[in-house]
Order: sequence, then C-alpha cells, then structure tokens
Amino acid sequence: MSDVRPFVILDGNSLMHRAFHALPALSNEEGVYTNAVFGFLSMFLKVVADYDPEYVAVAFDLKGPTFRHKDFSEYKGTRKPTAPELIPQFDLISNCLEAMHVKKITCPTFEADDILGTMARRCEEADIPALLVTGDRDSMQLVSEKTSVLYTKRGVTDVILYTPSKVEEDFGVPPVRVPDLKGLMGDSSDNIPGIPGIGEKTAVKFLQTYGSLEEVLAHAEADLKGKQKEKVIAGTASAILSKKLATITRQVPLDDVTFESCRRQSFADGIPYLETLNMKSIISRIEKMESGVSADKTDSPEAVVIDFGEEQLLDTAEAIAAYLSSAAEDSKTALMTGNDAITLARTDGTKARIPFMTSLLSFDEIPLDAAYAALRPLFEGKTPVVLYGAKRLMTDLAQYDIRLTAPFEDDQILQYLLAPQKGKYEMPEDAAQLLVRMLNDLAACASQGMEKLYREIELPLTRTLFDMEREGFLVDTATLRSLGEGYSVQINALRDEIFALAGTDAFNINSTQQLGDVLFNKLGLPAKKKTKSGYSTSAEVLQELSDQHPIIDKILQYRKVTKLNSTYIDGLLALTGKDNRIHSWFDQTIAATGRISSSEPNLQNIPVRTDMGREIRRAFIAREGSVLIDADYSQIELRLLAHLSGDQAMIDAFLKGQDIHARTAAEVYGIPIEQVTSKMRSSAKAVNFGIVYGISEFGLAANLHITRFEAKDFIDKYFARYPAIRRYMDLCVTQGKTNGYSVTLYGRRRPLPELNSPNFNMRQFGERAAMNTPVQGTAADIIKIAMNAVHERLIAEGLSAKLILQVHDELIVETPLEEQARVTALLKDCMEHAADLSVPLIAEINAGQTWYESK
DNA sequence: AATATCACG
DNA sequence: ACGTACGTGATATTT
Repeated sequence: MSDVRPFVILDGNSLMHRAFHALPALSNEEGVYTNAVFGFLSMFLKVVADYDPEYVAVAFDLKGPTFRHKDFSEYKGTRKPTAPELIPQFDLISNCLEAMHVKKITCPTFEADDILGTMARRCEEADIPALLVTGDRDSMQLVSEKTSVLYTKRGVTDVILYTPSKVEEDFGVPPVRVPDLKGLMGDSSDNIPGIPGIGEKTAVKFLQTYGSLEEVLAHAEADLKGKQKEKVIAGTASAILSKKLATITRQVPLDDVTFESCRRQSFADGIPYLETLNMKSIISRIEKMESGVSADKTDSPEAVVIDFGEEQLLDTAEAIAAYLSSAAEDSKTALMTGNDAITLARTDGTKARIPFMTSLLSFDEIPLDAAYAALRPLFEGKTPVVLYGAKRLMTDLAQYDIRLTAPFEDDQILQYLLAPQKGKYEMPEDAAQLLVRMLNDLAACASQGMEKLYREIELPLTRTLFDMEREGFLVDTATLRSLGEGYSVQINALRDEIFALAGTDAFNINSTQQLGDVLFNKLGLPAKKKTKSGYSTSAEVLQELSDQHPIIDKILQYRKVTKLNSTYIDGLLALTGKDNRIHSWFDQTIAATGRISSSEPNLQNIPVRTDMGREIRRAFIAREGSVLIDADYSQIELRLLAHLSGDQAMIDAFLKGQDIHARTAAEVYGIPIEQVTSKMRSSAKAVNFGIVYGISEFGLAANLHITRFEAKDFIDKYFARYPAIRRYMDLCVTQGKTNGYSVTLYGRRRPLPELNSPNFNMRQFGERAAMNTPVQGTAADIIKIAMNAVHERLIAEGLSAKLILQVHDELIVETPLEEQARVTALLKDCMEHAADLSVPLIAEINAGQTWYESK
C-alpha cells in the first residue's frame, strides 16, 4: 500500500448479505436479529485496522428499480427475495454507521456497485488510492493501478486483495475485460444469460485471442466453426445485453458527496448505540482502536498530539528526583502505575519508566514504596498531576503515608462525563497514552460545556469521597451478631414450617426454580407471571397468592429474613475493618445520571422501609462522645421538577410549604387540601413518583394496582392541573431526540441513543430516561455541590466532625457533641444553599447515637 | 456469566 | 402488537 492513506469504500448490500449467510442467526437480548450487522461491522473494523484509511464510506442500494436494470427487470426480477431476518438489519446498520460518523452513500435508481465505480473514478482523478470492499465479482472491472478490490470470498474473514495482475491471474483477462467475460459466459447468480453454451474456459480463450467481446462477435462468422459458431451467432444479442448488464456505471450523480464528508472520524460515538444491540466485542474493538490511534489519526483536526522522545529508565531514587526536577513550571506530569512499573510522561514531551520490585528476587529494581517515596515531591507539589482514577491512587498512597495534595486531572472522570452510561472505561496503557488522552478528553469536555462541572464539582468531589472512605462508618458488631442470631433462629423455624406445609423437604427454598415447581406444580397454585427460565416467584406475585395457601406468607417472611441475614449481617460483618469501621468504596464513574454509587459494602441500601429491616441501623453508631447528624433533602426531585418546568401550581405548593403529595391529590381530585384522605394522598404520591420516572399508563397502573384506563385518567387530570410539567416532559423528549442526549442544570450530559432506536420498547425506555435524567441528574449535581461545601467548611472552620456517608439525598456527619450545634447549622446551610432555585431547598436534620435514631 | 430477587433513593 | 415505571449493588442459584 502506498504511503498515502487510501479511501475505503464498502459495498453495504453485498457485505451485509455475505455476513448474513456466513453467520448463525445471532440475535440480541430482545430477539432482534443482528448477525449481519455484527459480521459487517467485524469486517469493517478489520479493514479499517488493516488499511488505516483517511476516508471511508459505505454504499447502499435503495429499493426500487435501478438504472442499469430497469429495462431488463426480467433478469434481476427472478432473484431470491431477501430473507425476512435480514431486512430489518439494514436499518440497524444504517443507524450504527450514522452513530459512528461513517458516511453512507446512496442514490436512487443506482446500485451500490455503481456508487463504488463512481467513487473509484473520483479517487483516480484526485490521485487517491481507493480500496473497494465487496463480495461482488462484477467489481473486478474497476481494478486499476490506483484502485484495488478486497473481495470477500467466503464468510467475512476469507478475503482476497485484487490488483490488476491478480485479476488477470484469476480471471484470465485484464480488469477492463471483466464485463466482456460476463457478456460471453454469463453469471447465473446475477441472472446474466451470456451466450448459452459458452463457459468460462471458452470465453477466456476468445478474449485472449480477440481482445474484446465486440471483436469476438465480429470474427465469429469468419473464424468459428460448427456448433460453436451457431451458438455465438444466435447469442449475439444476448451477449451485448449481458455485457451492458455487467458494466458498472461510473457516472452516478453524487454531487453532495465530498471527500471531506467522508473523512474518517472517531467511531466512539457509536458505542452507546452498539450497546443497545449488545455488540460487546465490536465495542471493545472500537475502544482498542480509539485508544491506540485516536490522537493522531481519527479525531478531529485540532486533536492534541505529543511527540514523546526516548523513554528514560529511572532505576534509582536519585534518577527519579532528577527527572522530577527537570520539569518546566508550566508542565503537567502524567502518572500510571502498571503491574511492574510506574510510567511518567510530561507535556514537555519527555517520558520515563520506573520498574519496581515485583518479587524479592528482583534485586536491581526499587521497591514500590521507595518509588512512591521518591515521587513525593510530585504528589505534594504545585504542578498538576494527570491521573486515571485518582481516588484509587490516593488510597494506595495512603498506605505509605503520602497524601496527594497537588492539583490533579483525572481522565477516568473525563471519560465518564463524556460517556456516563458505560460505567467501564478504557484504561490507558501507560502515562504517555494517558496524557494525550486526557488532553483530548478535556478538550472534548470543554467543547461540550462540561469543564466547569468537571473542575468545580467532580474533581473536588474525589477528595471529599476519599476522605469519607478513609473515615468510614463505625459499627457495633455485637449488635449485628445478636441480630444475626435472632435471624438464624427465625430462618430455621420458617424453613421447618415451609417444608411441613409443602409436604416435602426435598427442595431448596432459595432456588426460584425448585420453589416454583413446588408452588405451581405440586401445590397447584395458579402461576401468574413467567420469567425466562420458568415461573416468577417474586414478592409481587406471591403477595397476590397469600390468601390461597399459608405457605406463601412463610416464604415471604423467609425471604425477608434470609436477605437481612446474608446481605446485611454476614455481608457487613465480613467487610468491617479492624477499626470496627466500614470503609465503603464510593464510585463517581458508574451511574448514567451522575449519582455516586457505593459498594463493598453498599451503604446506600441499608434497610429502612420495614420495621424489622430498620433494626439493622441500630448497629451503625457514632463513636463515644459523638453523634450522627443526618440531613435529608426534602422532596428534592419534585422541587427540581417544579423549578425546571416552571409550573406555577407546583412552585406555589413549595413556596407555601405545603405537603406536595396532599396538594397534588387536592389538585387531581378537585377538592380542598384539608379533605384529602390518606388513600388519595398515597395515590397522588405514586403519580408524583411516576412523573419523575417518566410516566407511563402501564407503569402507574401496575404500581397502584388499577386499570390502564384509570391510570390514564389520573395522568390526564394531573397534567391538566400541572400543564407546564407536561410541556417540560415533552421538551425533554424532543430535545433529547434532536441532541442525542439529555442534560442537567449543571451541564452534565447523558447520551440517549435509545431515543432513535428502531426498537419500540427501547425508544419508550429512552423517552422515560429523557424525562428522568434531568431531574435525577440535577439532584445528583446539587448534593455533590453540598458535599464539597460541607467537606471544605468543616476543615476550614477547624471542626473535627466528618462527613461519612451520602445516600443520594441524604448526608451523614459524625460530629463530636461539642460541635453538634455548629455542624447542624453548617450542614443545613450548605445543603439549602447549594443551588438557587425558584423554590426553596429544604434539608431536614436529625441527630442520634445510632443511624436508627438519627433518621 | 447470566438470572432472579430484593435492599435503597 | 408490543410490554415498563428511573437509578444502583449483593446474594444465591444455575449455566
């Protein structure tokens, strides 16, 4: 291949057919067939990786009569109809390519190979090498010094690269004579007749002798004899027609297709959509490709590139110190810790490697703690450190008593902000890659209006969360153990009762399959819902059966107690540290809406809704002489809905400090607020929740156990009273569709490819997410702002109270008794003034010795 | 590794 | 004709 990067043009129709027939009928989770899409993309990525094109485009036929064949429809008309499983995949691949910013070229009445021919001609005129990828042998006529054809022989991976000499070798004629060849021998797969009785061998021989089909026909009378002569003369008309059919048009009007519009861009934007098709391996190949070459090859022209010099080997503390001190004042240093080395890279174009001791046998390397110690000036300095997952490094460094106090950048967070629905990101291989990637991601974030969110909310939050994790939550393990003993007794008793009621103990109650068999087959209870693998035995289903058999309540009870025991007694005890504190991990890069998540253990789902479960909270305590202060935003999501939609009735309710669910009930039922019953209020509450979740009649009906029609009536009345909310919801969806993402008050984006999905259910989901994300996401933004403010002020005001937990709309601060009054005021102030909205933000505060008492 | 269930906001 | 309320994580079972 020449050193000029080529233009790759793929024949979409031909390759989709090849892929479809080559691969088993794969379908994704929804049962949508995706095998051809998968095969096509697989091929596409391989070609891009192998040939590194500067331009790329995919040509497709449109349905309907085509120019070359419109007069001869009897020929193409007998083609086999496209398989029904393949037809919808053309829309899918079209969506994929659109999302991946790959140019699609179509032209009414022209076939894909005509488009290939036209683009190849244009490339020749512009002196750009062209590579045509197709499974159609007709395309061989397009091969030239400048144009190659990558022919998919079988399946999608078995390919041959055709150059002029290779065409001559395989076909026996030069590329320009391929239509002549077909004119003589025909092509049964394409319904081209040729001359009946003339096969490949004869056709090649004729062309080698006479040159062109026309010359063959001209010499037939004089040179040929016998049967062969008769055949050729009788087939003259057919031969001329066949050649015409086989000749690719190279003059398709494609005036709107410029080279620039085909310039290859990053495919990464297609990943969200590919996720909806469950194309994991395609996604990971794109990710690999992007991380390897994105900076200089596939990104926008302004992408950052750094030409790093030779990697310096730093194998002593002195060498590390020397490298650090050689940094210019305005440089940034990237650092990545790998399996056997720390790598460094700087914006001044230098890079270095510190191999560290991975075993006691590697004498010539530095131990990791010594390496980190030597890097201390970097961690505690003034110049920015570029990291991937800064909180993890902070945790590692804490083991060596090093605190990261230098300003830092975090590419993991940047990647999260750019694609928050992924939850997993591409880890750079070394510091050089990290540095380049960070600079590009930062530029992308700036260009999307998220730099402020990144710098003023997310980056400071990393330190806040790190300090929360380090502090941990004190637990009284004796309380946990004694609760656990009680649960064990109950579990044993329940198990005996369940076995007795079932008339057998030959099944595992924990197994939904075996339990379903006992309930619905042996005991003959009516099965309501089914799951993929059998009957559903969910609490929702069992609840409805509870008056049909005494075993049902026992099972529900058993489930409750075993859940408490295994998840909250055993689980929490296993993760309680030597300091009797639980140090959860707070992840800032998981939730698509911007919330933080908690794991190992998850402290954001400690029971509270039932009395029995709530007892667990008695084990979460403040240390001697301290209290837990728990501050909870009151109705933050509905307040945000009022603010974002500007609905006067809802704003009015909050300004008056009314009970919002009661007010909603009053509005919907058209009665004074004093006459609202508790039942009305709880229905209204369900509707308010539904609105925040992106209301649907079905969802509300299921939740309230009412009919679809009653639910619809409820929603209609709701929107009649809160018209601005309906307008806002519609706006969320239409803007989401136009922009491809939804956005919070602080500019956080969530891409929503589902909104344009061909799958109805997926689209519906996208619409609900588009309505929910601005509300849930803005609430997440606001509490993050509040957390940073609390963290910062506690330190600045010299208080020793510590923020220890966040549960989405709730903060918990462990506070020495003597600071209780000040901290209560501080918390309330920080939370209520985190944002300035058209309705007040209210934080409700309680304090207590245990979490049970403070909530 | 996928599925079912259930804990939280 | 279709089939779900939005966002998470942990556990046990089954493949």
